[in-house]
Amino acid sequence: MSINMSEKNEIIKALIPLEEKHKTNLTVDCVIFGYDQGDLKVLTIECDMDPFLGMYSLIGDFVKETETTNQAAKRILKFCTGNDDIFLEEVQSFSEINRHPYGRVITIAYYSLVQIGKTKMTDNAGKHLQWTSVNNIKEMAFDHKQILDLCLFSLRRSLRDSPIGFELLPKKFSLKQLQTLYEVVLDIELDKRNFRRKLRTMDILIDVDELQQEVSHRPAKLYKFNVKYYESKKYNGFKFDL
Amino acid sequence: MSINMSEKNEIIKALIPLEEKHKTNLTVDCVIFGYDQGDLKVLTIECDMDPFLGMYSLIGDFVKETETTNQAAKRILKFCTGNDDIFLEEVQSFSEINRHPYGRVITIAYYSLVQIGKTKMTDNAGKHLQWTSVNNIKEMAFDHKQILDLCLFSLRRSLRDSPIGFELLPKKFSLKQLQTLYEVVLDIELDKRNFRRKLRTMDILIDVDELQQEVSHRPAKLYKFNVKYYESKKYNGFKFDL
DNA sequence: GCAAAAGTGTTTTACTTACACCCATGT
DNA sequence: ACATGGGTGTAAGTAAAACACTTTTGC
Repeated sequence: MSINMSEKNEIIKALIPLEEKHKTNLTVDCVIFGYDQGDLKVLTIECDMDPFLGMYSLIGDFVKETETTNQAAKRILKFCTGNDDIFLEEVQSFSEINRHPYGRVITIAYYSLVQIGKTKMTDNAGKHLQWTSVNNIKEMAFDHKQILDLCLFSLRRSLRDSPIGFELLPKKFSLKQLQTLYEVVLDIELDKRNFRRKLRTMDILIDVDELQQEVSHRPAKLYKFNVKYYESKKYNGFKFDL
Repeated sequence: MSINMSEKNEIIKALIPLEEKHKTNLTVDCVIFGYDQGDLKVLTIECDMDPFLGMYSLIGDFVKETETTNQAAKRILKFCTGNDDIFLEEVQSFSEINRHPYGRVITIAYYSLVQIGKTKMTDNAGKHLQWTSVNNIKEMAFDHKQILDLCLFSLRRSLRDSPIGFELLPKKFSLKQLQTLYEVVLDIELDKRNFRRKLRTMDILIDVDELQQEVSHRPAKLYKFNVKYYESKKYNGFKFDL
C-alpha cells in the first residue's frame, strides 16, 4: 500500500492535537548594516531558492523551540559576523500569506549595526556572504526588499534620537567621519560647525588625544563615544538629538 | 494495543516533515486603548487559565493559516468593539520560552486606539470584557503587564510625533479635551496658551462652528482633525510635533 | 609653497517658555 | 451677581541656521 504526499499530509493533520493546529513556521530575518568609506552596506547572501535563484537575500533562520526570537537573531549574527554583543533591534513581523514559496512562513525582521572592520566573515554552509551597498539594491528575494526598506526607515529614525551611529564606526573616529555617516545614512547635508557645536554641548564624546594616521593632509583628532556618561544622563532628562 | 500520550507525540513528531519541525504557536495580543473623562483605559478580560485565574488579561488569539498578523489583530478588534477601521500598530513580539503555561506560544503585541463611545462592547463567548484604567493595573496574567507597559511607551512616543491623539477622542472635541488627553497620557502639564498656539500654527484643526452642549459654564468651541490636510502636508516636510 | 582637509565664533532667525486678565454661560 | 471654565497676546530666553577664514600636515 502506498499513499501520496497530500494524503500523508491529511493523515498527519488529523493526528496533530488541537492546540497544534494553529502552529506556523516562524523565522527571523536580519538586516545587518555596516558602514564603510561613506557607504551604507547590508550583509546579503545569494538566494538558492527557486523563483528567486541568484537574487540578494537577507540572512534568516527558523526560531527554534528552545530560543527566543532575540536569541535566534543573535545566533544568526554570531554565525555571520563572529561577534556577540551586537546592536540589535526588532522592527516588525511580515506575514503575507504567500510571501514564501515553501508555504506559510511568518518572519520577524531585525536590524543590527556592526563595524565592518570587526567582522570575520564566515563564508559558511556554502553560502557566500557579502557586503552590498544599500543604494545598489533594487530588488531582493521574497519580500526582503520591503524588509530592508522598513529597517532602513527604522534605522534613520533611531539615528536621530539615540546615539547608535557609533555602532557603525570604529571605536575611535574623527568628527568628520561621524558627520559623513549621518549625511550618508540620512541623505542630508550638515553644517560642520553646527554639527560640532551640538556634539560639544551634548558632551558625550571623549577626546582620546590621538590623531588620524596616514592621511596626506592635516590629521583629525580622534574621539570615542562616552557610553557610561550617556547612560547616566539619559535617565536624567537628557535627550540625544541630532 | 494502546499507546500513551508521550508515545503518541513521538510518533507524530516522527511523521511531521522536516520543514514542519520548527513550527510554533503564534498569537497576537491587542492592547486596546480608550480614553474616557480624563482617564486612559485598556480593554481587559478576566483570565480563565490556571495559574492566572481571575487576573486581568489582554485580548488575543491564534494567527490563522489564512490571515496575516494584522488581519488577526483586526479580527480581534472587530470582535471586541464591533468596529473595523481602527487605528492599529504592531509593537513587538514576546517569545520567552515559558511565557505561557500551555507550552511555547510566541505572541505579537499590537496596540490600537478606539473611541470608547463608538464601541459596542460584545460580552461574547462568556468572557467579560471591561475597560480598566491603565493606572489601576498593577499586574496581569502571563507577561501581559510587560506588553501593556511597552505598548503604553510606544503610544506615548507616537502621541508626540504623529497626530494619533484624535483617534481617542470623539470626532468633534474641544481644545481643552485635547490638551487634557495629552496631559493624562503623557503625564505632563501643558500651558494652555502655548498648546493652542502650537495647534493654530500647525493648522491641522477645522473649526466646526459648533459649541459644547449641556455644560454649566461657557461652552467651548468644537474642532475636528483635518486628516486630508495633514496627509497632504506630511509628505512635504511638515512635521507634527507636540 | 601648495593642495587638502581640520578646526574654530558670531550674528540672525525661529522656536519655546513663562505669565494674567477678560469673556460667555448656567444657576 | 457669582461661579466656572473658555479664550486670548506679549516679552524674554533658548536653540537653530547661516556663514568664511586660519591651521596643520604631506607632497
